[in-house]
Amino acid sequence: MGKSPGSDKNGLKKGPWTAEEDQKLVDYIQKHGHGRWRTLPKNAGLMRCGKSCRLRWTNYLRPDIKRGKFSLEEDEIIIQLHSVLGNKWSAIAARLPGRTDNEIKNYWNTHIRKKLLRMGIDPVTHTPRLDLLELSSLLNSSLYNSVLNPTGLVGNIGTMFNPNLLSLATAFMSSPNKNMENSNPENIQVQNQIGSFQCQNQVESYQGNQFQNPVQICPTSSNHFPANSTANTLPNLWQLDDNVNNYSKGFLPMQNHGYYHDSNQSIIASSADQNPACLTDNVSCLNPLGSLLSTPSSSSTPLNSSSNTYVNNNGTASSITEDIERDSYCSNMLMFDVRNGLNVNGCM
DNA sequence: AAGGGTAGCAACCGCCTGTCA
DNA sequence: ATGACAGGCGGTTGCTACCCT
Repeated sequence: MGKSPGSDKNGLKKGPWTAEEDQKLVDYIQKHGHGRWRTLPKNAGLMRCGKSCRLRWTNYLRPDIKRGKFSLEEDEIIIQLHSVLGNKWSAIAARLPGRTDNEIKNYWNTHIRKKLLRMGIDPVTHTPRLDLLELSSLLNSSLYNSVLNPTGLVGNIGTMFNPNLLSLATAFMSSPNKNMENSNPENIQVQNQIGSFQCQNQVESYQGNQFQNPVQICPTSSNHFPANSTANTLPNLWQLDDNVNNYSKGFLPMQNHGYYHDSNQSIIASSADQNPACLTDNVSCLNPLGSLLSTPSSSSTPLNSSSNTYVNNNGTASSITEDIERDSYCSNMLMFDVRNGLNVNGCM
């Protein structure tokens, strides 16, 4: 597996490791410890470069490596941490005992990323994809307005797709520097403009309309939200209404703040945002139930998936219900409802 | 049964950062 | 201040196994 076997110009072997090489490396490290990777292979009698040895050790031979399927709980933690840390695989791995950065990276790229995409979630920003949001808005708005005003469909499309908003949003989403920091005044300006346009847009669309737009995005969040950011940015954007202290059905992922609505009608902040120290100090601070993937079923069903796992004829562990469960995690994600009385920069 | 397509993942590559002389 | 070195990181590659037609 992996790279093709062979050797480089220095005569060092490349490609898959043999059991004999593994044994040599393990024996050496058990005797002498690791470190000094450049000289290690020579001392251990290996025709490998130090880098290759280090990788083999850290990703495969280390005794504390945990192999096998990722649990649902691990799934949740990975998604949650990724929403805060981005592609910092080593940082994520540091909070998943027994898992390596390489393993998590592979798992993300081959499983989670695809799953999120299937569900209409942008795996980079952890928000609903903009195009889907627009489509959803259009469909809902058109549906409502066609009931109230059967002839008003065309006009409504015109207001739904405010060209200024779309061009700004497009520029924002396609910016090579999407990982903008909130501290950048230029970015704040663009973000505020988007928010402003969006709010204006919705006021235009729904003035006098009893129906709420079921979709609302919060454009002020940045991709790589600083780890030391705290919840104090939240209330400015998504304030709890003093009189209506609950949310309508569904939840809305709010990128990188780690805040999500759950189905229990409360707003949930990730531990990382509640207490940034948690992120670096204690993985147990992460409350899986308070994550992106929280659903009624996940609340009532233990996340430990062992009960769902069976061994098939080939002796490999697999689980139908687990897969269904994993897929259903985000099945409500496209049911974005805005809570009654939600105050978004005072424009609702 | 055979062949093409693809998912999964171990291993490599190149760049970056920290340390030390 | 600077250059060399060691180690770490994220992204990419390419082989194998499995699936589908």
